[in-house]
Amino acid sequence: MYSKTIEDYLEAIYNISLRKGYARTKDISRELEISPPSVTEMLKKLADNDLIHYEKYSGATLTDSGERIAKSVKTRHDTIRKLLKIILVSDKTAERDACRIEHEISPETIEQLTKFVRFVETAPMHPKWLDHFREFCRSGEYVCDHQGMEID
Amino acid sequence: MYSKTIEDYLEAIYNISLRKGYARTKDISRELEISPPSVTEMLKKLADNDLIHYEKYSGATLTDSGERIAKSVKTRHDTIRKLLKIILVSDKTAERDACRIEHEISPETIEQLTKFVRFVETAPMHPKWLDHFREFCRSGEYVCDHQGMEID
DNA sequence: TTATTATATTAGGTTACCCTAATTATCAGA
DNA sequence: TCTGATAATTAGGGTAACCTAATATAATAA
Repeated sequence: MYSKTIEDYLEAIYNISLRKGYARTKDISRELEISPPSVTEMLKKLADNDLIHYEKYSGATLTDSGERIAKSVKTRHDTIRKLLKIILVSDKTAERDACRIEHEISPETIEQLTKFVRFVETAPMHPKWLDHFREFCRSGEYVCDHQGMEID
Repeated sequence: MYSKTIEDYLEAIYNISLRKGYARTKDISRELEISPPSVTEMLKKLADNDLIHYEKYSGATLTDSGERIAKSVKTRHDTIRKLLKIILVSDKTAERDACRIEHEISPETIEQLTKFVRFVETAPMHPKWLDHFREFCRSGEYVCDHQGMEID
């Protein structure tokens, strides 16, 4: 298991590479808000672990195994962000919290989270309970459209 | 903002104190699986920050401000654990992941999480969609009990 | 009371991050 | 081609955790 710091670097390199093909020290430095010397240091470490291809002064690209990890982190990130959106967390906070939670979550939880997000997103009809939850957040009370106080 | 390590120590001292009134080095050491010397070191630091009352060789109790923080961490912990249970994560994993996620979550997210857990737990009737989700997890398909494919 | 055992602390070190300041390399325009 | 600007690296430190081994204190039982 790699550290969350390493996961962050791999994810950053992945995102930057999607835009421009490879990641320079400065790009990573900007993305992670970490000083260039610290980035250089970590690039050496990542290269030692065969997670990136790295030549001094030439930037970095992910190896297959680096990319595999980066994608897995990104998937976790997106899944968590979607869950937070479902429970009506703002875009900005959902993004920020996803960045942190993505490193702390077990495979089992990610699996259930994935199912739950899919359950909501791909439902054949818009789920009523989401509207009920929205109303519950607004008013603090349950919406009861059936006589028997049924919540569905 | 205190480090997650500090939050963990405070939470442990809180839990142990609930059981026996105060927390000894060894209790904390056992609970957090950290060596006694490391615990001693941290107890000094917590005392310096007025988070605990601490006398050498006599164990520790939380100050008011330490207890306030411990309770807030514990609340976050419980809320996260409940959410994970709702999406059908096993007891063991829910507990384990809650321990880690509790340090990574913003006030806004905790607020929405709290509302969501309350929404589910205090619903006037058992929410049907939970059963639908359970079925969706089992079979990978949507339960459609109305003709129009309605998911509620 | 004293000896033994259990517990706690001190001393000294390690690791994984991060930083600033100084140096070196690359590149684009004169 | 040279030179100045930008980017990257090396050198040298710092901090917050953790650890083991050695020492000191407290508690218990003879």
